[in-house]
Amino acid sequence: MIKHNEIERENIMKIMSIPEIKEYLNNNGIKPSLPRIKIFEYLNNYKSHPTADEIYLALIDELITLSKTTVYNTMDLFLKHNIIIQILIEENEIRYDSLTSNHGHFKCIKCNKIYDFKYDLADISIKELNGFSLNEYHTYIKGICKNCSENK
Amino acid sequence: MIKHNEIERENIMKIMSIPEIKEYLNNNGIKPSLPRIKIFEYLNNYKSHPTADEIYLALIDELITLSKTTVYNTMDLFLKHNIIIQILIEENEIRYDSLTSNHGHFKCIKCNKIYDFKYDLADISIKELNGFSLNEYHTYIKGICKNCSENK
DNA sequence: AATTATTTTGTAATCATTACATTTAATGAA
DNA sequence: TTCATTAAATGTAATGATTACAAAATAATT
Repeated sequence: MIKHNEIERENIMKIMSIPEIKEYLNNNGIKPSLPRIKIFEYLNNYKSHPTADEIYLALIDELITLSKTTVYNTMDLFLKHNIIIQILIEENEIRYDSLTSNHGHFKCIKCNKIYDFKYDLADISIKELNGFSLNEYHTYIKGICKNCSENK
Repeated sequence: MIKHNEIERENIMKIMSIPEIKEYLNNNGIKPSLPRIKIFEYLNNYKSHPTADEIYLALIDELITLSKTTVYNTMDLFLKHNIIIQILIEENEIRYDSLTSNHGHFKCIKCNKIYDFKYDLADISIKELNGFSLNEYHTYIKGICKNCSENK
């Protein structure tokens, strides 16, 4: 069962300019301070599914007073306003993604890159879950990506 | 694409007696010491998808010299011999499952119970992953279970 | 400008997991 | 059985990501 193209397109989070990010944060009830804008920009435009620590390290050269607590606080704020999701793939680390529509993640065990992919679990009828109400779907797959396979 | 009943049945991990557990550990290259048998018994027969800490607390009254390190060591051993899997649903905790065949988990946000369910992601063709080799599938769903829905 | 509320920051605490060294138990040869 | 060797279990300390908390800086409001 394929979704409407319109709906799909809406849910693909594209690269955003600074003014677009400001507007996006405002529209979601978040005052767009400099750290918030930069953190969201990093998260959304690099699409690397970073940890809080990776975000901190990526931004500290530019925002030289940034603290790790601010990164964590900001992630909590973004989560509360539903503009990011947490993803769990490895124990001991939380990663973040600005693409909030339902999708899965593939992690390459060679290059460690995390890829997004679309899927719809609703396509599978799960008889054990009849009568259950399903809120959040999370799926990840581990393996070797095309790039790493081809480069032997 | 439904699997053979034979294969499915094989993959459903049933309640096991102590002698069966001993044999199972032996067959998988693990010397069946008392802590190992008891830990596996708890994991397999209660099917509660416990954390290491929960296993420790469940067994300490009976195995009064048990240490938490032993639980962790044993989980690592079981993992290395592929008789358990790790499951990640909440940040900050690793849970374990003695059912190693591909299946998903449903966590009820009311009663916190974790249910197993069968599914096969191979039923969905994921075009983004063409050319990728897929090794491990992990899926969890959060929501409200039938029991909690019915009891208002 | 003064006051108040919000945001950011640094330090310390928490807590699950791991590292490591020691003790205990099991195994096997003499 | 005893001694020597290996494996298993244990306790304590270290690690590292995340959170708590209080203070400092910034922004908004009167």
